Amino acid sequence: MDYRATLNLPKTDFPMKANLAQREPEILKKWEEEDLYGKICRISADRSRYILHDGPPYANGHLHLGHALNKILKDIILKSKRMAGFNCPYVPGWDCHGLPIELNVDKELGEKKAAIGKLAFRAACRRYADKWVAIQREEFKRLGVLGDWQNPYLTTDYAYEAAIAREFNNFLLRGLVSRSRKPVHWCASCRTALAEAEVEYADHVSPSIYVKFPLMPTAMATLREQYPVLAPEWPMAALIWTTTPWTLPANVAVALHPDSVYAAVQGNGEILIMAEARVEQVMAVCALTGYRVLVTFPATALLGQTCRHPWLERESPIVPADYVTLESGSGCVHIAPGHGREDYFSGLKHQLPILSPVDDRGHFTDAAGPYAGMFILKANRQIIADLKQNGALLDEKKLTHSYPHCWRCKKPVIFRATEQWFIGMDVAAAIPADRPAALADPNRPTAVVSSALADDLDHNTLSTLRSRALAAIATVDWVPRWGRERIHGMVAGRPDWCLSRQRAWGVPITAVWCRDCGRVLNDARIAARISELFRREGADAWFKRQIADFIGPNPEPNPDPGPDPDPDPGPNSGPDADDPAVRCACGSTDLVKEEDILDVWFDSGVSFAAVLSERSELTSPADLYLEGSDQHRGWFQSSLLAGVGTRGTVPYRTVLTHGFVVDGRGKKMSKSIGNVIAPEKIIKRHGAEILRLWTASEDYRDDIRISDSILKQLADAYRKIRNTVRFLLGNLQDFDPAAPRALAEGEMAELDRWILARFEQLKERTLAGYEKFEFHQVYHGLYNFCTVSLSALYLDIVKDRLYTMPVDHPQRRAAQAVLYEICDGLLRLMAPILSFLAAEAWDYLPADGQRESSVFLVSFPPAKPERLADQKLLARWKKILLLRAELTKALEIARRDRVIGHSLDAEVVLTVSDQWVEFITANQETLQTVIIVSAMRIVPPPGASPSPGLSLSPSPLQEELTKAAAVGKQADSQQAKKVESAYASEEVAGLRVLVRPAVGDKCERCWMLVESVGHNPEHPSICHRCLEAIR
RNA sequence: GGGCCUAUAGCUCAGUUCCGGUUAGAGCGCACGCCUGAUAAGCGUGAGGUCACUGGUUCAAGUCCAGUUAGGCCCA
Repeated sequence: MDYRATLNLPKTDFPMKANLAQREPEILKKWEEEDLYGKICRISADRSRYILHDGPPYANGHLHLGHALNKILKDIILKSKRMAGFNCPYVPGWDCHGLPIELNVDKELGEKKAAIGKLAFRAACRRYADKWVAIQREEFKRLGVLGDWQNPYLTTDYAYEAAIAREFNNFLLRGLVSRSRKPVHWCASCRTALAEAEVEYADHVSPSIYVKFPLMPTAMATLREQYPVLAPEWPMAALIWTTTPWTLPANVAVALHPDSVYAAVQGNGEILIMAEARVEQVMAVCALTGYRVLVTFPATALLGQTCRHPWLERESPIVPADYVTLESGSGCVHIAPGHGREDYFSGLKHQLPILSPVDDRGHFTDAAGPYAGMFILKANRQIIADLKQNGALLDEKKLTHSYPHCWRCKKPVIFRATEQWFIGMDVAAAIPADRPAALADPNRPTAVVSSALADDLDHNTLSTLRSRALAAIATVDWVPRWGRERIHGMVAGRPDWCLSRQRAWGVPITAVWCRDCGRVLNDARIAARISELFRREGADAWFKRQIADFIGPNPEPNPDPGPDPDPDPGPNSGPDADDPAVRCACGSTDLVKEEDILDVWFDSGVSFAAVLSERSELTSPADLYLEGSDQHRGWFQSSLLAGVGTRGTVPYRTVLTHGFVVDGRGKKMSKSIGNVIAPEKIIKRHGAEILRLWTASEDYRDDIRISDSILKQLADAYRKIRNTVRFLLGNLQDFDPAAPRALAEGEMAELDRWILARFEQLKERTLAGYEKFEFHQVYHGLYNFCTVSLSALYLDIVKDRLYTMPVDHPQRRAAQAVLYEICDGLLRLMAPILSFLAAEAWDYLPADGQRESSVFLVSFPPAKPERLADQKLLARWKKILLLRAELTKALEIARRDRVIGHSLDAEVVLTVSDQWVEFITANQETLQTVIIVSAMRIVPPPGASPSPGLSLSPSPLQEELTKAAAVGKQADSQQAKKVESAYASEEVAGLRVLVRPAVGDKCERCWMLVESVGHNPEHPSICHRCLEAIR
C-alpha cells in the first residue's frame, strides 16, 4: 500500500523560484491599478503624522546606486512607520534648475543657443528637466517605493518658483542680503562667468617673475631693532613670485606662512626677504651669486608690518596665510583678492579691499592707471618692462604650467571680481524668534510677504544668521550623533552664502536696485508682486516682463484676489493699485532688475516653505530629513539657513545620514576606475528586491559596499527566506485561521511555546530596529530566525507532526496555528524591506475573512510580552539546545562511521552526571523530538548506584553497550567495537552518548524505527501510531 | 594640508549607549557528509580571526589614550 497518500505533505502554488525581474513589474502594476498608496493614505488619514521630507535629487541622468540606496531607505522608513501606526504621506521631489542641466542643454543646442534667446533657452532647459523627471520617476517606482508619484514637487513648478522668490525677498527684506565683489572664473572671450565645471585645465606658458616689494620704513626699523646685523644702508624688500603680472595692479597685501622661518638675504646691495627654505633655489633661478644669508627669523617678526606696492603709492600689509607653500616661489605671496580664490579669503579675513580693474572683455579699466584699455595678457609685457625699469624686477622667465581654460572657446580664463549677491552670515539682522506655530499654519499667505513679517521686523532683537543657526543645530536630533559636530563646524567656519550665478537656467535674484546710487530696494510691495506674478507665470515672468510690472502699481489688478487672510493689512502689506510708483531712497526712478540666477542650493533649501508648508497633507517642520552625509554641506545646511533666516526655526526635527556606495574593496565608484555598477543591471539580474535587501543588510551609517559576491550572498539569503515562507504556506493549505484554536497556548507542546517565545523576541528586536533606523539589525534578525529557529529547528522537527498526524489532531492544528501566526507576522515584519516578497506571499496566506487585501494596509504584529514572561521556559531551552548540539555531534560521528544515515535510524543512549540527570529525565521527550531520533534512553554512568526516585535503567553503561551491540540487527564484532566508543562531551560535563541503530523496523509511513512495525497483519509495514492516524 | 568618520573570520553583522573583566560570537560562503515526503529544496559536522598597525594607561584592552596606515565624505 502507498502510505504516502495518507500523509499531509506541504502543498502550495507559491513558486519556489522568484523570477523577480519578471514578477516585480507585475506586482508594481497591481499596486498602481489598485492605487495602493492612495488606499494607505485614506485608511491612515486620522492617525498622527510622521513626515519624511524628500530631498530632491537632481533631474539629470539615470539613477545610480546612491539614489537607490537613499530612496529605498526612505521607503523602508515610511513603510515601517505606516505599519507602526502613523500617517505618512510621501511627496517625492526633484531639483530641476541649475548648471548641469544648462550645460547639457547647451551641448544639445550647440550653435543654435545664441540665436534662440533667453526665454527659449529656459524653455529648453525646462523640457530637459521634465524629461529626466519622467525617466527617474519610473526608475524610482521600479524599486518598489510607494509615494505620490502623480503629484511630486518640482522646483520648476510655478508655485515653487514663486516660493523661491518669496523666500529670497524674505531674506532681502530682513536685511540679510547684500552685494559685494567676489572673484569668479571669467572668460574674457565669451564675456561670461564660468563655473568650475566649465573650466578645463591645460598647459599654458606664463611669465614667471620675481618682484620686490620694498619694506616700509617702520617695518625695516622694527626688523633692524631685533636683528642689528641688518645694516641701515641696505634697503629691504619682500620678494614675491607670480605668474600673473597683470594681477599686480590689484595687489593689496603680501602673505607669509605664519609658521615658517624667513631669511634676510644680502646681495646686489640690497636685502631680500624670502622663506629660508627657498633661498637656495630662488637664488639659483635668479642667477644671483655671492649672496649671503644675514639672519633668519620667524614670520611673526614681519606679520602686521607693511611693504610698498612696486609702483603705486599703496601700502601692502604683510599678512599670515596657511596656504602659502614652500614647494615653489619665495614663500612670500602677492595677494590680489579680486583675482584669486585664496587671495579673496585672505581679503575677507584681513578686511582688504577687493580690487579688480578689469572689464568684461579682459581690458584694464581706468582704475589701472597707465595700463587702462590694455588687454590684460598683453599688458603683462608692459608691466614686466616697467618693473624692470624701476628696479623692482629681480628675474623674469617663462613657465609652462597647468592653467584653467574655457571649455567652449579653449582660451585661458582669468579670475575676476564681479558684483555678487550674498546672504551675510554675520550681519545683525531681524531674524525671527523660533515660533514653529506660525510655520505650521497651512493657510499662511504666500503671495504676500505680509504683516507677519512686518511684525517680525519690528519686534525681534537683531542677531546674526550664523549665531542663530549654530544655536538651532543643538535643537536637532542628528543620527549618527557626530552629524552635529560636522555641521556645526561647517556652519561656524563657512563664508557668506554667495547666492548669485551668472547663468540663465534658474530662478532669478529678484532684486531691484537703483542705477543712480546702487542701493537695493527693500520694499515688501515689490516682493509681493514678484511672488504673485511668478505664481501665475513662473520665473520666466522676470525676463518676460518689464520692470514696471514689478515695481509700479500693479498694471493689471487681479480680478479675483482670492480670500484675504488678513482683513486689516499693515502699511506694507501688499499690492495696492493706489500706491505711487516706487522710488529709490535717493529719489531716482531709474531702477533695474537683477538678472543673475539664484544658487540652486537656495531652491532646495526653501523646499520646506515651498512644499511642507504649502501642501495640506504635509507639515513643517518635518520629522525627518534623510540624505547622504555630503548634505551636511548641502541641503541640510541650506535648509537650516533658509529656515532660521526666514522663520527662526529649523525645518527638521531629526536628520539621518547615510554613507556612500563603494565597491567590494571599499573604494569609491568612478568611471575611470571602471567599478561602477548600475542599479538597472542589478534589477535585471537579481530584481529590485535584492537591492532592497542590500540596502537593509548593511550598516549604512558607514559607507556601504557592493560587489557581485555581496549580491550573490543576498540572493542566497533571499532564496532562503522565500523558501522558508513557502514551506510555511505549504503547511497551511488546509488551515482555517478563523476556526477556534485546537489548544490554548498553555496547553501547547514545549516546542511550540518555545518558538512562539523566540518569535516574540524577534518582534521586539525587529520593531526596535525599525524604530532606531537600524535595518541591518532587522535583516539579520529576520534572516537568522528563518534559518536557525525555523528552518533548522522548529520546522524540521514539527514536520513529523504536520505530516503524519491526523489532519484534525489537536497537536497538528496547534502546530499550524503557530505556523500561521509566524507566517503572518513574518510577512508583516519583512514588508518594509522585502516588499515584493511580502506582498506576493500575502496573497497565498489562508484568509480569515477579515484579512486586508495588502500587507501594507495592516500593522506590525501586536506584541505579546507575556510569552517572554516565562523565564524558566527560555532557560530550559538554553539547556535543551546545548544538549542538542552535543547529541548531533554524536550522531554525526555515528553517521561518519556508517552506523546510521538519517537521524531517525538511530537510538541514542546517554549517561550524564548527577547535575544533569534530573533535567534530562524531565525533558527526555522534548529532547528526543528535538534531535529527531527513533528512540532515546538514559542510563546511569558505569559503576553508579541507581539514584532513588529516578526511573533509570539499573544496568551500567558498559553492560548496556555490549547488549546493544548484540541486539543490533546487523551486529557483528566490528560494529560492536565501534559502538563501544561512546562520544564523550566536552561542553556538558559527564555526558556520554552512544548512538546505535534503533531497535525495530522502519515504519514505511513515518520512517521511525519502531518495534510495533509488523504487529498489524493488515498494515504490516507501519507502526501503531500511523495505524491510528490512518483509521 | 584641514574638519568629520570608518577599520572584528572570504562576506554581512554581534560584541551589553557614556564608567575596560573568562577561551572574541552568529549567519552566509567554503570543505566534508546525510537525506530524497520543503527537492534547481532540507539537515548535520568541520576548518576559518595577532579584533588594520605601533606605542601607551591598567592587575587586566577588540573596548580607553596617542600616533601610523588604508578607505570614505566635505573643504582647501
